[in-house]
Amino acid sequence: LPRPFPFEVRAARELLDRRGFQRLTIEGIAERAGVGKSTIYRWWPSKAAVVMDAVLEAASARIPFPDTGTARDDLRLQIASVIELYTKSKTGRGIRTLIAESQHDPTLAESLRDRFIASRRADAATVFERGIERGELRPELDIGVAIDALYGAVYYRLLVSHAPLDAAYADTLVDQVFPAFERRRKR
Amino acid sequence: LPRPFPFEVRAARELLDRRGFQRLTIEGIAERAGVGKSTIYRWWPSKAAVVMDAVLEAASARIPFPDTGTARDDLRLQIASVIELYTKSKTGRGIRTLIAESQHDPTLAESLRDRFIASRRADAATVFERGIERGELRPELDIGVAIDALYGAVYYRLLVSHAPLDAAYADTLVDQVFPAFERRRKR
Amino acid sequence: LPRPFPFEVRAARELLDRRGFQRLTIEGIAERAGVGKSTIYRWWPSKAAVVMDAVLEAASARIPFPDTGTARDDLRLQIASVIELYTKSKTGRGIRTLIAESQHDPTLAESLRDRFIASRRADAATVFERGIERGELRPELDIGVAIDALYGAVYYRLLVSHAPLDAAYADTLVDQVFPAFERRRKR
Amino acid sequence: LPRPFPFEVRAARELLDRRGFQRLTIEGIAERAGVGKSTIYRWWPSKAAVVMDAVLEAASARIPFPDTGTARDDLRLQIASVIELYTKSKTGRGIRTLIAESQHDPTLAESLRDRFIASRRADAATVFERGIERGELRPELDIGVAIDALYGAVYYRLLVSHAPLDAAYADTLVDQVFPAFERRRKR
DNA sequence: CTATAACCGAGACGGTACGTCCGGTCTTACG
DNA sequence: CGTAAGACCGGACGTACCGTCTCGGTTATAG
Repeated sequence: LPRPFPFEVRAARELLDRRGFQRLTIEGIAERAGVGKSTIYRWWPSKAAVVMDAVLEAASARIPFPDTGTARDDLRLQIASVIELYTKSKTGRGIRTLIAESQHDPTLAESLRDRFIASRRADAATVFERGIERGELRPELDIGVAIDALYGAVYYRLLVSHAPLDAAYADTLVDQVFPAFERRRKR
Repeated sequence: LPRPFPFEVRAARELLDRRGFQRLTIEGIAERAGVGKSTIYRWWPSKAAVVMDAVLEAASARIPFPDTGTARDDLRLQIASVIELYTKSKTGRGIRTLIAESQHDPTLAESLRDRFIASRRADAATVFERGIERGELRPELDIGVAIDALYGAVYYRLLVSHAPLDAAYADTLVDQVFPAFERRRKR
Repeated sequence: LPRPFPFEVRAARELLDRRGFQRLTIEGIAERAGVGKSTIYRWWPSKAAVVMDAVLEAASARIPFPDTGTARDDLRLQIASVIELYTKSKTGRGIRTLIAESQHDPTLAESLRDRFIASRRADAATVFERGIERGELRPELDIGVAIDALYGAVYYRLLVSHAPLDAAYADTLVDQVFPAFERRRKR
Repeated sequence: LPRPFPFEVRAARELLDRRGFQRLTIEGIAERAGVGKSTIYRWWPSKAAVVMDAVLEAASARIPFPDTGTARDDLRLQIASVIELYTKSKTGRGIRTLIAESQHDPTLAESLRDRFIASRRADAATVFERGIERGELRPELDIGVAIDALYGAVYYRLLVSHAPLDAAYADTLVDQVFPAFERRRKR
């Protein structure tokens, strides 16, 4: 339960942007926040937990899921937004850090899923659900798996960087994968 | 360039299995390997680099890409193998650790891509190429993106654990996504 | 000015016996006394001050100065009583603590002199005064210095422990030093 | 076993003089000595142990035991020297600190006895032994107890400060106590 | 019979230092 | 002459308490 006036979170965000996660220290956060170390330990279990609050404050803005008229374009736009956010702002680095740290910290992992992944996936699910309602997408589509395929690809590139993650990729990705979700047209 | 007799790597693997990456220390590796700390610093730039050698030694066994006769089944089998490997052995935890650490360490990231990701993707590409040759898959298929979609989904679940990653998932995933790769049948 | 119901002092004594002065904390006293820390700070200036109240409550029982008939035996008995008290009960450890802490704390030192040392010395002086009245001791005897010599020796052994401080020592000490205080006999 | 170049001891002495024992910290010593904290912990078990080295370096100069011709004057001089040393220099404060800390620290207490008290007592014993040889003092005199009485009185005043400890006190003390040690003259 | 103060418990707070761990560098001595 | 052993400086860790400070909730007195 964070405090009402989280100077600490602001300090963490500033230091995170400036120095990176590895060189971020709890002592540093405390000093910059004008706070005793014990205050931080009282409210957060680890450096990563403070960082989580800091990152999610910025990253939790809802990803838009605009209604362009077709599910394909909705997805293209949504994925392009996500890529833009993760690529152009500091958010991407924050998300990468949280996913990285959560590999060694089950509590953090759970918190990341509950506080971030779940709502991102819910946003994505909305687009698919609308597509099904419209009759564009196969009604028996497993939405979770569809999200895995599209967003998994994005996170894969984000985390492994084997190839560029840019706006064009949103189009290519949707073009390549989307047909699997479409309702078979009568011909 | 690792030394001919990497006691250190063996020690690192044992300690990694026993204590986890966080509680693994260079001092600990040195002690267990019967080696001075400086010997480790001479040959590896970081703890994560030793761990990379330790993990890849086990993880680099080629993922099989058997010829079942159809690309769909080849993929199903290959992905099921990967999931099995990452899920049932200690390899999955090692891969997660390497991906996690590479978020803060560009050298490690590059090394991970070159020494692991690239060959895993090459293995996967083989299956797609064979499918194209057979005329099962669309010849203009962007194989890289196709791999992203399938393997990205697997890594996504591996790293974020929002839903179970098991043998059944290989089937579901391929069933949902594969149709997008198929050559349009004559009608 | 201590409060009428010093739960705190009782708590301090119990914790002091159990853990020793170093590991005694104001937080611990407060908790055990069922009291807020501020209540302790309101009434005592330091941990040592609480301990002083705790120790002196037990240590302030008058040392007996029985009338055996001769000053020499009176002293022997009195010193033996003091040694017994400091050696067999927890009082000795308490006194050692107070003297130790008062080395760095002038207020405590003054308080120790006023509340403890002075009355102990007054008790001792009584014996010497009676000896002078009886004509056993030299009338020009400097009683303060005589007390220094006898009691100083006891405290010296108590604080430095270079040699055992036991009942036999009372006899040896008085035998060795007392003659200097005696009135020159007629010959 | 202290190191050959104890910058730490010098730093401790300077800070001790400047700030006092309570406000002396191991971190402070380390910083002033230009040394890591761990180096101090490697070689000394506690702050008090460093202080012991610092104090004894100055205090271990042999107390003179000049041959004035009579044991009484030898003692007067010796005790006056001790009082002078403990009273006029910083040594007295150091000794008080060591005795204080040794009340809670048996290891320190032992070390203090072995490294300081024992040799001081040996110096004093020399004077008594010479007096016995000369025939001035009773041959059956218990030298240890005699030292207790004289030096105990000095330490008592040093530690409890119930009365001034000055040069005049050396004379008064010896005058009052010495007669007990003297050989009975034939008359 | 209130109301207003004194005092209380609880415990968060900014701090300081603790003693530990380990990083990465450098020196020594052995084989 | 390369290496094991490990001392060294440094820095952060997470903990323990410090002494200060609000905060409500009793008492306990004074109007």
